[in-house]
Amino acid sequence: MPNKKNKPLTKQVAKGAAAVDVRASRMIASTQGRPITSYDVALRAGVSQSAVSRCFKPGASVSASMRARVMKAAQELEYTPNAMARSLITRRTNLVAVLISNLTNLYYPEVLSELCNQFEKRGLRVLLFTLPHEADVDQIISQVWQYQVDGVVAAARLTPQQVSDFERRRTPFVLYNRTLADRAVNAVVCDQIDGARTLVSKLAQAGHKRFGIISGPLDSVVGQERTRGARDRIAELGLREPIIVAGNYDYDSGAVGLRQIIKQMGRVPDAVICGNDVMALGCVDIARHELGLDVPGKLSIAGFDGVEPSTWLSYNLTTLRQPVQIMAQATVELLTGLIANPEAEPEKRVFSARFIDGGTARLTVVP
Amino acid sequence: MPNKKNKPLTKQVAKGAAAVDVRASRMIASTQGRPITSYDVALRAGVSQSAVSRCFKPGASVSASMRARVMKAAQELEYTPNAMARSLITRRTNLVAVLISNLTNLYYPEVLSELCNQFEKRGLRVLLFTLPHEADVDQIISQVWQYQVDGVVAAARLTPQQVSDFERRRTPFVLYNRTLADRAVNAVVCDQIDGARTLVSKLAQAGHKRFGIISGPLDSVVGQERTRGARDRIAELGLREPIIVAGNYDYDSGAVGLRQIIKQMGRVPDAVICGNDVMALGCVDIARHELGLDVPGKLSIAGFDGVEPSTWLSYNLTTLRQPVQIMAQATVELLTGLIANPEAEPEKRVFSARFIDGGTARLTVVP
DNA sequence: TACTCCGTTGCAGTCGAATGCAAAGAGTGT
DNA sequence: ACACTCTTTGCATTCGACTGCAACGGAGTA
Repeated sequence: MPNKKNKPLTKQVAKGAAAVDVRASRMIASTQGRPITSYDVALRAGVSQSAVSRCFKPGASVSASMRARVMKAAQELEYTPNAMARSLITRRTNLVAVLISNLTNLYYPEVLSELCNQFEKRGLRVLLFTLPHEADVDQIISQVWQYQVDGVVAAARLTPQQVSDFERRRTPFVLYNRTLADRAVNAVVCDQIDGARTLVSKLAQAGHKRFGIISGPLDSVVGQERTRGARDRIAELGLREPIIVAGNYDYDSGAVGLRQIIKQMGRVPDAVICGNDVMALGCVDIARHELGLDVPGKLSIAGFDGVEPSTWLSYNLTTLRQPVQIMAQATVELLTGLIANPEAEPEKRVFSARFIDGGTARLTVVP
Repeated sequence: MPNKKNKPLTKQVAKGAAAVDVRASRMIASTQGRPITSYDVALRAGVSQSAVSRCFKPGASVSASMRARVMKAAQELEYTPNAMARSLITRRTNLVAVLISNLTNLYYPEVLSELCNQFEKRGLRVLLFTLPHEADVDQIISQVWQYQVDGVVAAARLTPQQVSDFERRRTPFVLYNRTLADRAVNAVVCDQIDGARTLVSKLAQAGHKRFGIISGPLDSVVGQERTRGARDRIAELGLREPIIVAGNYDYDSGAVGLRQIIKQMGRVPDAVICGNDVMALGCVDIARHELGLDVPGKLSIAGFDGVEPSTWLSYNLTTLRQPVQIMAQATVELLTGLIANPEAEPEKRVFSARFIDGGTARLTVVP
């Protein structure tokens, strides 16, 4: 009784055998709810299911006539291969997970957009995971495993533990804009420290002596590096130690931060370096519109990232622009490379930020 | 010879039978590359595969002792259920596709972020599709089918044809911020026409007579509605017909648009209504910084959306803020409802934009 | 005609989890 | 002790596409 039912399908149909076959009876009800499968197409084209499968696989051995018949049937039935079934056996899902901490941050949408475009070009789909905070990876990491993604891009803080998990499960992953100390991982980063040092050098050269720094949140690696780079360079130049206050990467942090710095310093600093552009913009606005300070005449302000609003006429922010597009492209290349060859040695690609000489920082010595 | 090999697994193991079984030999090499399956867990826990499966299904009939043993084994092996295999048979992927036209538009990242959070709360994962242009849906729609998503949120222009496809394939979908004429579809929208009319009324009441409109791109339904609402209301009030120029939703369009309007009108208009905030900000900036116009003293400018930068001190834009969070929530509710009950009648949820009385439009009569 | 050789094609089994069914077990009441 | 629930468990099959293998058939050669 429990005999194999779904195999000699083609033959039966070719012979016009009575439809004892379950699938044959389905065929009759084909338009009725149930999705179209490769069997349905095979039935209609009078070929085997494997033939249909091969027609949808580039580079498979199929004759022109067969391909034509199958494609015709497929179109008539509006057949679409089932990616789940396919990936079950091929062990490739063509899915990549993108972990992003904070989509409301202006910078990340640009990154995400670029990543998406690049991945789509290479036939990969993006499974998006947004994290309330950088450190919430654990909450969603199990979902990543469940969907058997081919690779992961993490623009969020990963613990060494989590990195180990990726490695143990042999899931290719690339860190975006962050690395791990004492550990070789695949990463695409922008040299924050170097950028911050350059910035300080230029400001110091123009005669700025008292610095304030509004840093990013403590759990942001990027923010910490920017702060460290600036602080170290300030120390190297023998300048007074900067006042450092913590911000949250948002507009208000810039405003609040500036007030704090002025209060702690007991006067207006010569220059304020902000952990990202949005805080810098908040800083510029509060300085100009509430404190009535001339920026850059009386106070220089600089940011990091080079997000679009920083280029707007009202701001024309002095900042260090990250080459988002190039970095996204590198990320995608790195990840697709890893997917093709998981044994590849970890690689770190470091890009430089480009200094944008905007209008919020004085870079020449006042006479 | 071709006998079923993988069934009497548990028994064999319980009896300690020699490992002729393929899966048993696998077990030996379990840590070696191949991912852990429910069979591996079953083997280790000394139960059947079905038992493991049931332990991971909430509400299934499993004894406490069995659950404990299975969970222990699962943890030791770091087992994660394979979502592909699961959805193959359950016909539920827990994936929703989100189609978004333009992530670089400031407004959409906010939407996407909210949608993601809401979906994640309900156990659904987001498969993200970004479209270079609103109308590029056809390019990626087949991918949506392949992945058998449970539902779709479309924040992009769909042709009636595409809507029919969704219906025919019985894929629940919700349009975000757009509808289709003469057709009942599930949609969450903000009443653009009403908002635009209100805006014109307020401006007219303050004595503005000559209007300019910088509209959104032609393929944007939202943009068209905003323009139409404004134009109609202007006509109703018996005011001179506005000069309408087309923009592209970006900052430059605002700048270019204002110049065009001034040129066509032969003078500076009393008020310019922009199809979105970013264009309005561009408009404000060019007016103030290049044309030296007093905004709102000499020229009133208003936008739509209420994106974050419009609230910044340098702008404090007069705009119609969309309740993004609420709309996203409604979208997710609507979609999850549809997934649970696909036969539900199409529903349209309309929200009102909130007028933000900012500082770029004069709303009182000049004496 | 017989005999390769190679490009096509179909067969049967596979991926990993879910589930209807029936059997086994635990618990209750008489 | 027995019959009777009700729960727990395993078996066998299923979802839909992929693929190694073998078989088939036509072209080409001797």
